[in-house]
Amino acid sequence: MSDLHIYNSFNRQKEKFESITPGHVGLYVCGPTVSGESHLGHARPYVTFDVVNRYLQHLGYKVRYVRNITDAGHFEEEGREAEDKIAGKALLEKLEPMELVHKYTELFHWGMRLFNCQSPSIEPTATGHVIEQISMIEDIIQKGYGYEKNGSVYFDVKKYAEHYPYGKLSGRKIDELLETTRDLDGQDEKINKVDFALWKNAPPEHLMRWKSPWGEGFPGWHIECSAMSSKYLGTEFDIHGGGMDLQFPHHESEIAQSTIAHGHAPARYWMHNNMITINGKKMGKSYNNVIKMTELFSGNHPILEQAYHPMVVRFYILQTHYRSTLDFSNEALQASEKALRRLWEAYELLKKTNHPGNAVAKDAALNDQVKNFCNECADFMNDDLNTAKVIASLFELAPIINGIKGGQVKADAIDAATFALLQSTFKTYLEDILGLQALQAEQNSNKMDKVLSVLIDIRKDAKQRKDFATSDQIRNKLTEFGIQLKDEKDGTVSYTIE
RNA sequence: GGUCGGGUGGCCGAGUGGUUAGGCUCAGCUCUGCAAAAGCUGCUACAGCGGUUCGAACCCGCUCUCGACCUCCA
Repeated sequence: MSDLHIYNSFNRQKEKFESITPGHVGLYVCGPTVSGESHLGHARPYVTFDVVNRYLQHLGYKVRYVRNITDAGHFEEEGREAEDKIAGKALLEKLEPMELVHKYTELFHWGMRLFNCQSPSIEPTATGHVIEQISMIEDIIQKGYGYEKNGSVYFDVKKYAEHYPYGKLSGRKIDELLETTRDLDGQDEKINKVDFALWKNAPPEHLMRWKSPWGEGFPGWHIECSAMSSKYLGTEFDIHGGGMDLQFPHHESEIAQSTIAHGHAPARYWMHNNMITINGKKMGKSYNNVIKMTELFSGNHPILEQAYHPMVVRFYILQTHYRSTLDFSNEALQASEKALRRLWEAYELLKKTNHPGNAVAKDAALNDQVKNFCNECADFMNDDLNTAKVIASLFELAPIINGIKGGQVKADAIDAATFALLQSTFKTYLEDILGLQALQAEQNSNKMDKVLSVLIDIRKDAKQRKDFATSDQIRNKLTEFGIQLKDEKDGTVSYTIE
């Protein structure tokens, strides 16, 4: 169906993508834990896999994109203690976990919309699938790989490793893991330190709790993804994605659970995006260096020099390959903003440009060049989604588009078919696949247009009288308000609004 | 400590054994009443040391250095 090759973390190499069911793709991406506000670091996987999703669709696949919401866990909010539950407070004073979950889910969706991420086909919640998780745990116990202790259930990793290649995805060796000396919660209940929880007994102060065959508790940290992905995509689906930091233990555990419950690993291709760093360090909760989406868009953060438009952030993310780290800096974001502006203006220009319709190009070399830059975009996407190179190609084309307008390039230098290809390439890649949008809303409201045309006319008169003081005053004042007038070569005046 | 991945021009960032990544910045030029925008040109790098090779930033080894994972984390 295509020549798409993706880097499969499981085998550590690029592989040709072939879907299990022809024409269809099952894509599962680990979603956010909605116990707090989403930050810039979260933007990366969701933008990355949004492009994966978009590109697969572009290739003609029908994609079922499942991205979960993790809303089960030990939730607290600053100033509101989890112990509320047993403190004898009135109901409305207590922390209601679903209140938090709802708030942060909404905020997450808000961010996704601004980033122009397509909504997944299904967005299942962990709390909505407790039954499925319990039944999967029962299955694992029955097959002899799960054991109960004090109302908690653990997965027997050592036993699993004796029969299956545990650690392959994350490059871990069971023997080394067994030697690790870390003191973790509930360690004494486990047979081996490497075992992970499938179900946890809920202490009295724990807010979220469900009845289970093992008493009141809550699901373990990895089982939700296994239960939900198999429910909606089948026990074996095409692509499983997420951040690199989830490779271990999360994805490794998913593989183990699913292998026991279903007899095979859940996904064929594992894709992992790299981290966003700030001053070279990963942006993450534990490092206390996150920039929340709300702060990013408003500029309200000590290290932010300005607010950044969501599209600028999206573009910034896509200028780097998804498997490379991406370092945050004001300078980098500002460079991206300028770059995106320029590229988008070329695109807008391209949409408005008319081609004389000649079937034969006057400049064969240029014509070939244009065709080449257009066509190689597909190759770059097929090569493990190299969005950075796609963008580079589009930038190669921008001067040609601008040149046609500026007169440096004759419109008939390229033929009609190539011009059409140029137009469709920009539309397809910029909008459909990279999912980019204009930085400003449709600026040309009718009234604004009329007001400006009055000013432009006055200025034109002044210029004709060589009254440059007046003409410059008009232009400079407007510039102050963020409206930039441009005297075009053909004598017309255009404007852009920041 | 173990495992893995990086170190590219002023900055951000692609990449391949041999020809220009791209963006931003900067300088010059063209256009312009002047600007802005645009176009053109220039700045031409691959941590260090060895090795393989006709040829390496790209392959191998060593050194230095940064980071990720090993614990909730996108």
